[in-house]
Amino acid sequence: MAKIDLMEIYQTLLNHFGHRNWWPGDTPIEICIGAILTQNTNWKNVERAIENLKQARFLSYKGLKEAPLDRLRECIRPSGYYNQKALKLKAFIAFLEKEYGGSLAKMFREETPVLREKLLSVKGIGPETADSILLYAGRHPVFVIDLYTHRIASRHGWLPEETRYEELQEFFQDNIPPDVDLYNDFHAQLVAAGANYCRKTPQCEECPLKRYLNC
DNA sequence: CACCAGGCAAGTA
DNA sequence: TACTTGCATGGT
Repeated sequence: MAKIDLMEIYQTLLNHFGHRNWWPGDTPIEICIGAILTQNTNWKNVERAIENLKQARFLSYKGLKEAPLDRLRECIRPSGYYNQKALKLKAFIAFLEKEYGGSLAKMFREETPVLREKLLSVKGIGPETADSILLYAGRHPVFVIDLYTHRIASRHGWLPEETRYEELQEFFQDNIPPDVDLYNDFHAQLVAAGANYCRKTPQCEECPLKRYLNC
């Protein structure tokens, strides 16, 4: 197979879907919160939860830090897994307080690999959530991998199905320029393609990437 | 009614 | 290391 041209893939997706304007969210802390709430959850439900948090004035470091756990649970109920996610949000806030005095700006001044490892040590933050926080809230150049990215890459034969997160990430980072805005929109494009065409029961006939199959 | 959604952690072998 | 399971709401 010819070496896959990821920039051509990106252009094709961009032409089809248009700029995705990710991440929806007004502030870095809101993006961090959204990254945790959207785990295995439809974004539509996360929006309801975030709106509840906004109404309750919990959508900030201080607000979330002082939010009673039971009220926090109620706010985020629509996003599912609310008991676990309430604890995850508290764990992130505790981490932010302990390591950076509650300053996200200070947190994001860390070297990318160092911060990534520290985020991964927080209960409730795995690779995708850590990278979403790094890229979308902190503008660090890390490519976010998710279920759809993995599915699209393996079904197109770019990488074997059993390829793990970090290797998938290296594949993208090694084959496109390290540009934060490109990483941002490319991931969003892959999610759009995945959500619309590349599900468990794929709709390849409609997919804009159809012509790249078996490349 | 079943299936899915912008994952992660903990338990088992 | 490689599976498996619990977590939970809301849309299709």
